[in-house]
Amino acid sequence: MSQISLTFPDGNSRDYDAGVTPAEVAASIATSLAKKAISATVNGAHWDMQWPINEDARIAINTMQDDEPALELIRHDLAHIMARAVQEIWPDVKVTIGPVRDNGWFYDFDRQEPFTPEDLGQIEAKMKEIINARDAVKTEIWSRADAIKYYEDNNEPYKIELVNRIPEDEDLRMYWHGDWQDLCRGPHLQHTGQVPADGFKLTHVAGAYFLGDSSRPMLQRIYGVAFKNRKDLKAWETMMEEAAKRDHRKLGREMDLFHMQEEAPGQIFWHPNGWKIYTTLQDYMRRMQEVDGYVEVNTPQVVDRKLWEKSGHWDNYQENMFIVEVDEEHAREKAINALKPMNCPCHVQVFNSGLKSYRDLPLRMAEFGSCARYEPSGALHGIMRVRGFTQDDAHIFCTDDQIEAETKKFIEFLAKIYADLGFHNWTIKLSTRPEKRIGSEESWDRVEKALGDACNAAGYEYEIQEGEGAFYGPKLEFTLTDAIGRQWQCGTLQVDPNLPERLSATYIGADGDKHRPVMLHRAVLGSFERFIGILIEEHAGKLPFWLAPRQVVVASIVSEADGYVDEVVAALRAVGVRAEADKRNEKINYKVREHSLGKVPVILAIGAREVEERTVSARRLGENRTSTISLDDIVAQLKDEAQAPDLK
RNA sequence: GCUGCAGUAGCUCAGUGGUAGAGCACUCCCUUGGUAAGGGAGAGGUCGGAAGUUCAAUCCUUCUCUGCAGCACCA
Repeated sequence: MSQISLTFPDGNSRDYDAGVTPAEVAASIATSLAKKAISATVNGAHWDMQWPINEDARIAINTMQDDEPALELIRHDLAHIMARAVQEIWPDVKVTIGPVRDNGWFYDFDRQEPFTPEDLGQIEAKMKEIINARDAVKTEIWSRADAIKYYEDNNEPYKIELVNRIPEDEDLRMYWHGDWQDLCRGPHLQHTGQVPADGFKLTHVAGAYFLGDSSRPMLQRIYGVAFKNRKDLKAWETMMEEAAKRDHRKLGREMDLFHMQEEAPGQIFWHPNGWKIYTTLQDYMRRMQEVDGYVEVNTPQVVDRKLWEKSGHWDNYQENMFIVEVDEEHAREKAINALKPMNCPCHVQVFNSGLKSYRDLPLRMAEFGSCARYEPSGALHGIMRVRGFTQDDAHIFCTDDQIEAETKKFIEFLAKIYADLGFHNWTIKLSTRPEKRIGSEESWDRVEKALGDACNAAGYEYEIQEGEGAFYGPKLEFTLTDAIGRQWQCGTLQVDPNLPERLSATYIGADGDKHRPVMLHRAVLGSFERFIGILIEEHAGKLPFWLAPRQVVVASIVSEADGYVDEVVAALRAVGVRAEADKRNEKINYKVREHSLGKVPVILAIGAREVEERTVSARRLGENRTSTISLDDIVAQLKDEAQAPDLK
């Protein structure tokens, strides 16, 4: 038998017979290591303790101390253990797939009865039994025919389908956890007892389609989370509670920002507080765009289907459009209109109105465009995914040669805005040509390069998303990460030569002939509604002073102070600070509590002493201390703080 | 849109086949209190909507609307 040489992390090498397994290697080092080993890393690949090694390699034996392999194995083995538990309790349930995901795993089952929360408890108990049984994990490579025969005998139709989907040149690997069998790539732990029995939890059940195919019947997916120990599980639970506290739907109610009701699903009733955030943000964006050379337009909401037919939306986007039938007074047939789902076709109409010269380009046309899209009911989510929203939309009409410079300019514009709004952690993705596309290869080459070069010129790295571009052109996506690590795609820039073509947009070139402009669709915030939702969650409701809908509450401690309270409020309002008086017959404790819960950034308490000295006792949200400041000073200070970042 | 779960006072929730209850919020009264809930009283709901079963429905059945979680969707 031939020999191979294995090199350990400390640099030492040893020779073994070819086909040696990591289990044997570990045993050759120390019995204790063989016992606590969970897997190996062989030439960078995650390797099962039972898989043979046939050539010289670098090898490291992993234990529970190695976080990455440990968590992957724990979660992956739990997926199998859960499926085994389910089939032990309900033998008729069919198994499908169960991958590791996020902080845990899921497994999809085909079962007539829905799983109930009580079922989850029962499954969890059974899983703990399996873990305590410390059943060995075994693996073998099987032939296709044997595997299919096996699954036919065991009546597991989904597994047969999965076997048939595995490429011919790939090994079919079968795993056993005790007597329970599953088709699986591996690797796995050495035995079920290596899973920490107190570090996991089944979280919820939800429907999911087999292999994501919505034309097929829905399966039941059970989700679980798992960690190395009880402490980490608790930490995860605490984090989830924190995230729930930031939920913009909850904070929106508590801060009286907006509400939604069933007569207008997916649309927002903005209350005064919420609308103040909205208009403050919009005013800021309007100033920024003017400085950056945009012109602002406004276009119709309800537009005849003829335009949507020309733009292509009628054929490609109709199911997402609100269609409106209108009885024309003097016409027998009904006119059919649609609420605009996008602003671009209307902007081309503005562009087309009057001859444009090459001297007009690039023409940056912005609109805070109210759009309506009939989003599927299941997609709606608070103010983040709605049916009526307003984009900070703009279309840059330009020549091919201007694409790169305009893109660079836009990235710098967007970076400034994200920084002003407190987001410093964001990335760019470049989506390239998809399989179904129009336009020549040369033009795709050119435009993809222009976008990439623009990113570099602006000083930003980007990640490529192969084949994710629109059918007419590539795009950049700007994704920001919030305070608790969630990612949001907000900004976008898409190159579109198609719509100008369809809607016959032209300009007169230097040569006196007509030419076709290119359109860059671009947005920074995406939609005001969604972005405000992100802002609320990012700040847990404690918005920066300039964006806070209620900035200052001036609260009396005794009623003798009421007159001076009004004076303080008036002085603040006179310099543009949003201030209100609280002269209610309540104790200062009560008022402080209420306004703190209402996320008011500054509370100014006024008692007899402050009246006497013409001062205020200031308290900042989140701080327990107070400070006494003269009226003039606090007015000057808050006036400055209330300025939007671009005006400071 | 699909699967599952849910809908009772402004909010958070309890509850029963015989036309409903708590805490907070609200209104009024007492209290003028120094930085996260002072005390008392009162008002407030055709129990998401429609139909059905029943002597009787908030409760059981069906349909429907809306929300929540996930899937699918996201030019």
